[in-house]
Order: sequence, then structure tokens, then C-alpha cells
Amino acid sequence: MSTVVNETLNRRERLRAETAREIRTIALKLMGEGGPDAITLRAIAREMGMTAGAIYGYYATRDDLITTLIGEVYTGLVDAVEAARDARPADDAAGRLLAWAEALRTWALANPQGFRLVYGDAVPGYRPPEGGPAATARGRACAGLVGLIADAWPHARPARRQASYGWPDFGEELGARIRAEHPGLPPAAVAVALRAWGRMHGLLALELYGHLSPIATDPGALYRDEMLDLVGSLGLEPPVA
Amino acid sequence: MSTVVNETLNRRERLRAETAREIRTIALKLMGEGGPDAITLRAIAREMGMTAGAIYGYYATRDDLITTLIGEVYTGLVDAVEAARDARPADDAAGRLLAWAEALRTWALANPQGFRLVYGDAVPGYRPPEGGPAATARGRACAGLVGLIADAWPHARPARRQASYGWPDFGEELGARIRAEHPGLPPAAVAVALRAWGRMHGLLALELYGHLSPIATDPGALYRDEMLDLVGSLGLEPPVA
DNA sequence: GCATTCACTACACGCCGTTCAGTTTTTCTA
DNA sequence: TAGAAAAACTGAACGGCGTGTAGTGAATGC
Repeated sequence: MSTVVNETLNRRERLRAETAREIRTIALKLMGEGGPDAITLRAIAREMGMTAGAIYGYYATRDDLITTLIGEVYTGLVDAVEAARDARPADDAAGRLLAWAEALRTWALANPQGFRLVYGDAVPGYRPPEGGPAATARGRACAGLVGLIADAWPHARPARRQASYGWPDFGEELGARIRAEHPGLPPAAVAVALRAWGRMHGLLALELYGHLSPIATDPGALYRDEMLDLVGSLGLEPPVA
Repeated sequence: MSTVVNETLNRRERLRAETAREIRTIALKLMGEGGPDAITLRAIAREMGMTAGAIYGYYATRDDLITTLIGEVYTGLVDAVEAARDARPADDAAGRLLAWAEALRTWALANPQGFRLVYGDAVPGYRPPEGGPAATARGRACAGLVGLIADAWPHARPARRQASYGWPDFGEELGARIRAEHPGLPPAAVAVALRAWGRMHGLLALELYGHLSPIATDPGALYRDEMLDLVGSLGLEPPVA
């Protein structure tokens, strides 16, 4: 079945793909306006001049659509942070980490509903599926963060390294990937990367969910400060600029 | 009208208060079973042998009920972390901070839906009201954290203090409270406290929302590690135990 | 040219929050 | 203590939701 798919798509298939994309586009628009809960099959259909039932020809259920959207949005997020990282020279470990973190916050502030979709409760009892684009995007994010930590690892003070971790402490897939990409990197570095992820996520989540606004007038300064502290704790010199 | 309320509550008022409490209790039970979205006026009424409309005699709207619940749950959370902190001797700054952090995670794992209720999207367009129990609880949490940082402040390395903050960078109410409770404490300490909050919240939120489970097998170890790093970065010696 | 496939509509079901007129129960008062 | 006033509650309704299912009309392929 995987042979000879070279023929251009049928007119039918083209229309079909286009409609599926329109559904997703409108869903994202609705999400941007009213949050993940505004993604309603009936609202999408209304916007498209269709009936809600028609969407079931494209997505088996609302959760399926949401899952697809999460994958798309998450991928866009990882694209953004990776691009920001790669805009810095490869030997500027501190700059690359800071660029990643700053791009994450910039993206989150520009797409607050997307952040909620990816990291919050999109659906009541929603459990992300095992594989799929969302898992891939998360894998990229984790691997990217580990890469940033790996670049900084030679500078890290030994005091920070004493926690005892082994590869079994981490997901098999991620562990294998990291051992391939960064031979010789100890598993403790993965723990540092995940903790760095937590430091970024924590202040961002608090800010985006409104828990910081009545308390701190400039959450961005707090966040930058936190990232500089992180860079410093890795033994890196933050850039003077 | 405010005069002479000394009389014991009417039988009516007693029954009324009891019913209101039953509503809240059942709502929390439903939340524990099915998350915040399972809090449904109809489900509550069903469980009580009532009609959904009857609840409107006690709470003006579902959001009002949710708001009340958030306040209660948040208060319970702060009670728990404060108790854990106060179980340690006053001169053990590191132990008190670690106890606070550990109690936070313990509470969150025991009440994951409560964590979602307080820190996540309880309601689509929900904006927490200005005052109320939830704001009070958050104030207690912040003040408590600042207190923990204040105890550690004399030990902090000067390198960590160079960020420039002023009192206007923080909420008026919180600022006044802190200046009263900790005279001489610079505003930069508040920033450190909020960043510490972020470090706790980040790993916890990632774990509870299932973003860490496919990656790290023991998020608790990660969390403890992060907290030890935090304590160390404050210049405190973590307890040997 | 015609059978098949596909996209879609119309309708139904059960859930939800919310409102409101009416009924029942309790409390207060004359 | 009888009746008025107030409070508590019901039952039905409205609109909105996700989700199925039978039927319709047009495009596709032989």
C-alpha cells in the first residue's frame, strides 16, 4: 500500500484535506478568542456553514481534533524555541539557553491559549496518547533542553553533580536518543535539564494563569532573573549585553 | 441591622448553612472523582436528592460556587504547608523551606484535582475575584515563602543579590505586609521568593499534568533535587538527613 | 449510463447552566 | 391558634453542547 503514491491526490482527496485544514484553522481561531473550551464542533461548523455532524467525517471525535491541534501547536512552539536557539552561535552556550527560554516566554505570551492547550487541561479526562505529534514535539523539546545543558556541562561546578541518577531513571526512548546524541553525558545532566524545564515552566504557568499578576508588576524581569540564575548555576557566564 | 446578632442562629439559618456546606462537600467529592469539570449543578443536586435550580438559592451561579471552593481548597493547601513548616524549629531555615516544599508536593499528589482547581483552568473564562478567601490564601502563601527566604537571607551569597528591584515592583498589599513583618528585608528577597515559588510550581505542574511521567520515572527525586539546589543557592546547608 | 461512494443534513438523545412560575413547607404575627 | 408572609423547592422550559444515525444529493468510477 505504501508503493506508488506518486499520483497527484484526487480532487476528492484534495478537497478533503483542505476541509480538514479549515476545521483546524477555525478551531485554532476559536481557541485564540475564547480559550480551549471555545473549541466547539457546533461553533466550528457554524463558522464553516456546515453541520456539527459533518465534522465527524474528518475527526472521529472532538478529543481527536483537540489531540491533533495539540500536536500542531506544540510543534509550532518547539519550532520557535529551536529557531531562537539556533540564531545564536554554537559556542555561546549561555546565549543559546537564554534565547530558548526567552523564545518560550515570547511564544507563550503571544499564544496564551496555545500554552493552556498544550500544558493545561484541554479536555476534562484527557490523557495524551502514547505516540503522535505531541509526543514527538515533547521529545524534541526535551532533547533540545538536554542539548543545551550538555553544552554547559563541562563548565558545571562539581558540587552540582553529586545527585545520583542512572539511565533507568528516564524514559527509554529519551535515554537512548540522548546517549546517541551526547556520548559520555551522564544521566544527571538529564535531571538538570528537566529541572531547568521546570524553572521555565513554573514562572510562566503562574504568570499565564494570573497567579503572579496581582503580586509582581513585571513577571518578565522575574523570569529573566531566574534564567540568569540558572545559567549562573550551570557555571556559565551570562553575556554582558 | 448589625446589632444584637448574639442570638443563636435560627433553625432556618442553621439548616441553610448546613445545606450550603453539603453542596460544597459534594462538589469537592465530585471534583476528586472527575476533576473540576465534574462539578455540575445537576450532579450535585442529583446526589442531594434535589433539583439543580434549588442550588441557586445558595450560590448565584456555578462560578460563584467554584470560587468558594477555590478559596476553601487553597486555604487548606496553605494550612498544610504552613503546618509542615512550623513543625521544624524556627532556626532551621533550610529544613523549614524543604518541609514547605515537600508538604506542597504531598498535598498536590493527594489532591491533584484540587491543584488543578486552584492553579489551572477551573472555568473557561474564569478570572479570580479581587478579594475573597482565594486571594487571602495566596497572600498567606506568598508571605510564607517570603518569610522562608527572609530567614535564609543573611546567608545568601552577595552574587545572588545584584538584581535591582524596588517595592513598586510588587503588589502594594504584599509589599506593605512584608515591610511590616520583615523590616530591613530588601525587595530583591521578594523576587527570590517568587522565583522559588516558580521552581516548586513548575516541576509540580509538569508532573501533575502528565508531562513528566513518560520522561522521568521518579519526579519526586527530581523535585527534591531541585529543592536542595534551591536551598544551596540560598547559601544554606541542607540537613544531612 | 448507472451503481457506488462520499459529504453532508436533519433529527434525536442525553447532558449542561440558567430562569421562572408555581407549589410546598416553615416561620412569624394578629 | 388561624392565617399571612417568607423561604425552599419543583418542574418545565430555553439554548447550547457532543454524539450517534438514517436519509439525501452530488461526485466518482466502471
